[in-house]
Amino acid sequence: MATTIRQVAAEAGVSIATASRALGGSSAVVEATRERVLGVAAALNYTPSRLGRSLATGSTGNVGVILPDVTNPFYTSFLAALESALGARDLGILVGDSHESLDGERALIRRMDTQVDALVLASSRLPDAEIVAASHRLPVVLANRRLDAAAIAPAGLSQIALDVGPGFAQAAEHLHSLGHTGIVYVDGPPQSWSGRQKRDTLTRACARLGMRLTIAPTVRPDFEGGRRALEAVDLDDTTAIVAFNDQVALGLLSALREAGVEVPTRVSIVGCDDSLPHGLAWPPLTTVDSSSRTLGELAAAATLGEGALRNTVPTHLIVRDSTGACPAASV
Amino acid sequence: MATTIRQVAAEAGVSIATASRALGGSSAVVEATRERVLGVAAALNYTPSRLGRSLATGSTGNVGVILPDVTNPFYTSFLAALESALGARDLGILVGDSHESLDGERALIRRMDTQVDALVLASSRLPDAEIVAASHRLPVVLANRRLDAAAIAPAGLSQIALDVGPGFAQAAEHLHSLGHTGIVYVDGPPQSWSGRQKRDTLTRACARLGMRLTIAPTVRPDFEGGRRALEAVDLDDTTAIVAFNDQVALGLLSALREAGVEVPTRVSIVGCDDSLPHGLAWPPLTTVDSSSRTLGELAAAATLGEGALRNTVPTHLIVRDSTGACPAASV
DNA sequence: TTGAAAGCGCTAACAG
DNA sequence: CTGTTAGCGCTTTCAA
Repeated sequence: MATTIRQVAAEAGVSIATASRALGGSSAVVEATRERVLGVAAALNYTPSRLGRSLATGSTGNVGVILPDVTNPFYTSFLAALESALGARDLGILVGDSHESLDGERALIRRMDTQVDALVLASSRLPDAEIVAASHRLPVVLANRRLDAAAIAPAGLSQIALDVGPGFAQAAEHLHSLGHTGIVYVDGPPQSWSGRQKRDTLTRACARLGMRLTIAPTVRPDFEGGRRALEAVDLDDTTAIVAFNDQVALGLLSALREAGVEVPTRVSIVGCDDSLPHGLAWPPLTTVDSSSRTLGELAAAATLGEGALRNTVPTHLIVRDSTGACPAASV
Repeated sequence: MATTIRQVAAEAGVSIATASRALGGSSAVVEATRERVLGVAAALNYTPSRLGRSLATGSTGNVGVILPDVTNPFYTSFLAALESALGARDLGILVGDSHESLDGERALIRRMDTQVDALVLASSRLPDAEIVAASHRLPVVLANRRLDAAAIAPAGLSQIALDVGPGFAQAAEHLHSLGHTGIVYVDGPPQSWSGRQKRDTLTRACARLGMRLTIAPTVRPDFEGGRRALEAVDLDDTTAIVAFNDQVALGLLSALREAGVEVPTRVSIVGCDDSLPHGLAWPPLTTVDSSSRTLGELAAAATLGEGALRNTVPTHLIVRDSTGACPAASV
């Protein structure tokens, strides 16, 4: 058994309360006593039990973070940013992987909500009502998702989202200016909030520019999903592809290479996230920068009650080498 | 405030003890009572407080996992495997990122050790003595690291490691058979246990095969580190490079491409981990497969007290297209 | 089969 | 400045 505050108090010849105060750095303890207690604590190698403290104070020092996929670099750097910011405040992170599943997410929330001070939900699949319900029990930070505008956001709910509008509009304009007349958008999961934002933005932009837009589905928004997605694309009729995220774009890139289709000569590709180290992909990927690190930092701020309850990370297009002139146009 | 068992008991007209038994599924409760309690609990939307339970039972239902870098795919898939296995048992994961730092690791352990049932340390930088000390306080699973053979392993300590021997020996043999007469090994962090294993294996293999071995350092074992590492490599005198891991290999690949050095025509590259989706790198990377997923699964088993206390994941070379005949040999 | 009561380790009024 | 006393929410003897 580990040392308890009781033993420290006994050994130091003070009451438990005084020991607690000395350890907690309360000013209401005379110097000599404090030193004695601290000395004994050190000698006994005492570490306060977070459990006991949590129960007594009603705050655990942990926050729960639920992600759709711990393996996806987008969430991974989101998590890294979050954990840096929270860790600096000595807050711990209870992490859960919902495996892109609604029920998984529910189970994780149930498991976490009595042992954390706040909940961070990344790209949540939960219906608005359930999110609101959760936010009545404890502070909830919604990352990469937003409630329907109509819903009244409860006080305990923060919403940090990416504004994919500018980035995806720029992507369409960029391709348009290169002479492309149509875009294939390889989508994310159907229930994905951010997927809908991207789809809608492209739809509007294409309408404005007079471009054709085709939507192709993915099973999962990852590398393998991207490879598979190409099967549903009519390559004879496609010169430009925009992907839900960089992972999917890489998968497309890989499948295209195997099919002997040159990028960007034959087909242009645009990714999203800029989650990859620069230079990892070949050719370097034109992508919509939507920093998940920034998302993580803002989510951390919201968790700490320091940032705005509602915040937006802007995006923009980064042009690299995976996009080029439309081959048809150059004929 | 959330509903407590007290309210459930009151509402159901039973004592707290009975309510607890009914909810806990004890057989010593008559059917009618159980149903009433369960009904009330559901109606009141009761969720037992994990904190209260933990304090009473002495077990938290959480395990702490400390990684050097949540962003590194090697640890990311390790974590994913671990969380799947533990999550299936309704165990939560408290995750910490030590940022490859010894002090960071110490701080995380201190923060976690009073609120978890077990600690999983991945690629720990801690001295043997501290690991042993920790394992006296709670079960510790050492992943991708092993104590010095001389040390007596305490009962509460499991050690799951990769046996990089076969894989790295095969890598050297493979390069030798392709006509290469020397290898540059781009190393991981100096304190890394697994780095030493790799270095030692290569040293022995090269001695046996009569090959030259040069060791080049990295600052951090990631993509950027790999790019930087190339600066220290004398390209005029190098035909084969073995990297500490796939991230570093990708960085090297990227820097080589920028330098206009063709792979594998001019230089062959071998990675380690096979942590990347197949086809992500171009050319596809010859790599030492050392599945971090398997590592995670074994670590989970050890955590659950089901696997062996000491276990080994074998490795082997996967030959793809980033290695080829030595250019000098073909002259 | 059920209830009363004693903690788990800690903090926080409230007295002194 | 320090000690006494209640709890935080739950499980678990021990009696009834």
